[in-house]
Amino acid sequence: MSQQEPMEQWIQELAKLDDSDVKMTEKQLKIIQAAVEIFAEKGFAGSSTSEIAQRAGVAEGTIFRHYKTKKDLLLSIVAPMVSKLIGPFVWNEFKDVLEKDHSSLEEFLYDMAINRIKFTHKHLKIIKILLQEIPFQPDLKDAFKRQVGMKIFQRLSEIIEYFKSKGEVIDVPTQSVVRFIASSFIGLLASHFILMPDQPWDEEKEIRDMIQFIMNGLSGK
Amino acid sequence: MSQQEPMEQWIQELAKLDDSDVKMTEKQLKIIQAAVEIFAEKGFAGSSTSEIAQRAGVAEGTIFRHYKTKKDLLLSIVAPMVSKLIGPFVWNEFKDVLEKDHSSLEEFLYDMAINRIKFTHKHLKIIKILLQEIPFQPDLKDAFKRQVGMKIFQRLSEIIEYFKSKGEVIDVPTQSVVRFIASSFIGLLASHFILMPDQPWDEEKEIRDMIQFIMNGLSGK
Amino acid sequence: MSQQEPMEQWIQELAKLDDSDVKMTEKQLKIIQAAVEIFAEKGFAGSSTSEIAQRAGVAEGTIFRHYKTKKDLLLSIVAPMVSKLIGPFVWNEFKDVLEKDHSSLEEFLYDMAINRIKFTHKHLKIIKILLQEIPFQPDLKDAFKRQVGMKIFQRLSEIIEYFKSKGEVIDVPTQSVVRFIASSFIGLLASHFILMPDQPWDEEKEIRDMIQFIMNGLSGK
Amino acid sequence: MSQQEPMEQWIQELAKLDDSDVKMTEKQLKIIQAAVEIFAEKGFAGSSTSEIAQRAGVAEGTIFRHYKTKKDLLLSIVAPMVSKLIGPFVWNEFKDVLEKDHSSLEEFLYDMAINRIKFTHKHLKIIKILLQEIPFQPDLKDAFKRQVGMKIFQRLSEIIEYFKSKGEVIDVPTQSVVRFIASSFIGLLASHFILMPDQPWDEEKEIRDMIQFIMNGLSGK
DNA sequence: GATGAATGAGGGTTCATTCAT
DNA sequence: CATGAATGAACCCTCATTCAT
Repeated sequence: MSQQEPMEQWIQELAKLDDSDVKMTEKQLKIIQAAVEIFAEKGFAGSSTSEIAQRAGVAEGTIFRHYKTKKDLLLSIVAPMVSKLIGPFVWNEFKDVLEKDHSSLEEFLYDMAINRIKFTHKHLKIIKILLQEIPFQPDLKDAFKRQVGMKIFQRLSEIIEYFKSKGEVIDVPTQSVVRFIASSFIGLLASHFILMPDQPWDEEKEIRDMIQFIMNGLSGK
Repeated sequence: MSQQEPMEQWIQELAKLDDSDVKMTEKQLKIIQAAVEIFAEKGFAGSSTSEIAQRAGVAEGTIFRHYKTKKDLLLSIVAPMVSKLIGPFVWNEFKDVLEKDHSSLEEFLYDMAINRIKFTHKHLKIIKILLQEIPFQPDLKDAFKRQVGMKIFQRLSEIIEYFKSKGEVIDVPTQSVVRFIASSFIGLLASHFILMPDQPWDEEKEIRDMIQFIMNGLSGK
Repeated sequence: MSQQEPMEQWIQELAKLDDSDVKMTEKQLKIIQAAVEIFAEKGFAGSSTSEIAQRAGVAEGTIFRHYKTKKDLLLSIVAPMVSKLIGPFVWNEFKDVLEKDHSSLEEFLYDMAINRIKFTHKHLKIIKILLQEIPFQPDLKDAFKRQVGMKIFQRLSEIIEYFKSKGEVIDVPTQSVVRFIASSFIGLLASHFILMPDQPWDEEKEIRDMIQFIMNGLSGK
Repeated sequence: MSQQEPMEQWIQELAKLDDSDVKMTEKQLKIIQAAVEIFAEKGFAGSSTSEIAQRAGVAEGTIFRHYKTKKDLLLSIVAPMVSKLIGPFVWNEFKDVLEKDHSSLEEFLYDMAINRIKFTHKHLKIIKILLQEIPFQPDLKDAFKRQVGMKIFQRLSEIIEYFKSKGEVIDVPTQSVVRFIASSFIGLLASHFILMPDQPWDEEKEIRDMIQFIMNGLSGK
């Protein structure tokens, strides 16, 4: 519930990411809102276009005027999110970091955590939908692997290897290190947004603890 | 596909876990096999009983003679798995470990990893189905939280706190420590079984690396 | 409920009315009992053979060993009742009555009422089933018309005309007079057995009142 | 068959009796027509929606766009009839009659007969359906008892008691008198519309004879 | 004779999609 | 552009009936 208010913002952003730079009509916006909620509640296959139309307050036919099929509607919601998941990893050149001292890795991880938490908070429902549907939509899976998996992996790899070359990261395959970091991040997000969404938490401290754990884990001292 | 061969084994085990110790008929076994495959492929809501019947080589009505509803079929597959997920956490009394030296934690984590990897390998499809359906089946979610979440959390908590009291684990909330460990494990499993199922890996080494990462991360030196 | 006890009696009578003079097995008897109850509760089309089997405590297949089809089962219950409905109309020679004095008509009506009330009480459920199914089973309808409608009509007609010839019944078409009488009888039965089955009633008095009404109505004084 | 022509009239009336005063679409009308015919032919449980759709010349899905369930379709046909069955009993104040002379009872019965015969003629099929389904649909049974049974009974009771107080009706329980009258009426209707629908009859004379029978029967002279 | 697993046609109902208005 | 009635394939499920045991 509390995550809903900022929805209109990014929906409008969605419109801009689409191939069309036409702005969404009000009805279209309501359709997307309704679809997001219902897909998140019941899953794609478990949702009916008629229920979406009803919650959106439009006629059943209206949905199909804007989206050729039900799957089109799903993709229009979920596809723009794929590319945005990489978020801070493609931030303005990270080269600087590589030049800086050891504390910068912590800083980078911290910024990344803050950023991805905000992002998750804002787009929680869509992320849920995306994760639910990836196993069943090969095109989504491919797009995800290519645009998210590979990109993040490469970016992190560069960084890790830089620090490994400086002897500050233990001699463990880079791929594993990436996994350690990613797992920790995802674990944090999943824990607070999905497993225990109602339990309050000290974001700042949790991030710091996690980063300490990661840094210790990697330093190998 | 490659995970199919051992299926008959555990299906027969399923039968024994049921309240009835009656053995399954051959058709029933085929229905379960087909259902597991199709649910894993398309998700529960995306699967049709007629397709299951077809792949099982039985009449559609036959399914409903054994399982009152489609959801019943799902639960008969997925419910027995819930309790088995806790696996080694309820192993024969862990008290011993608590008495032993530091290396025992590593040992425990190692055994746990080996065991859960084997378990995941054996039951991969059903675990996928379970994870996919938990968000949409409140009863599953509850059973999962109660039987898996709580149990594992409590078990790990005891162990963590023991080592914390010995000063061998950094002063971070136990809940977070549990999460670090769980995330690392799940990350390993997801990585090799789901994200890159076809890529060969050195199980032994990966586990050792992960445990080293965790131990370093927690020791805080 | 209270009408159930005498059921076994007439079921055994059913057996004797059948073309086969073989006696029913115990299972067959239970099947009939269960079928009567369920047909009466839910109607023929609304009943399932599996429910009948269950209530009878036999296997589904057992029903079809004794009755080729579900409709056969219905007819085996309902057909023998058809002929018995004419009851006292084929009593041992009524000729006597025709010779006797006017009071005999009353006497005849009284005996008839008593008899049909007992009969209805005993066979209520089956009569309900019969009436429910007559509109949908042409063979039943024909049998009913031929064996019940015509016979009763002819019998009553003779009697009526005898009394008309004596000037004791108003000059109204015999067919109408028959209808007056039949309607009154059926109204009494329906009222007490179907519309208000739980309300106690003074059978004796109700019959007397009804007969008085009929006699007055027909005498035309 | 021969009663079909006036159907469209009252179907349109049905629409007006509904909570919505929206007019029916042409397809909806055809669905109702087909349903009435098939329900009357085979009974509710014995009819299939696919056959109804076929006879109505619409797709099966179309039925469910207008009526949520098959039972809904039944009720939409049969429910409006329930209240209309009481017909002339709620005619504009009957008090006048009570003031008038003895002949008024005859007049009332005559008007009632004429009116109910027309009504039955017009709605025969639906009345059949209603009577067939009342035993199996508790809600229908309740509505019928409350809206029809009680109302008619009370109305007739008042009238009967008035004439009893004037000494013009024999001293028999009012309830019985009501039953005599109702039985005679229903007998007449059943006889001509159901038992012998093809036999021509002199409506006027039959009614007069019946009323004479009733009046004689009640006067007790 | 009795069983009950198996059948497959058919049941009522839902649903994504179309199209005349 | 929006509507919502109409579609018909597909859905889950029930059922009368069969037949190997």
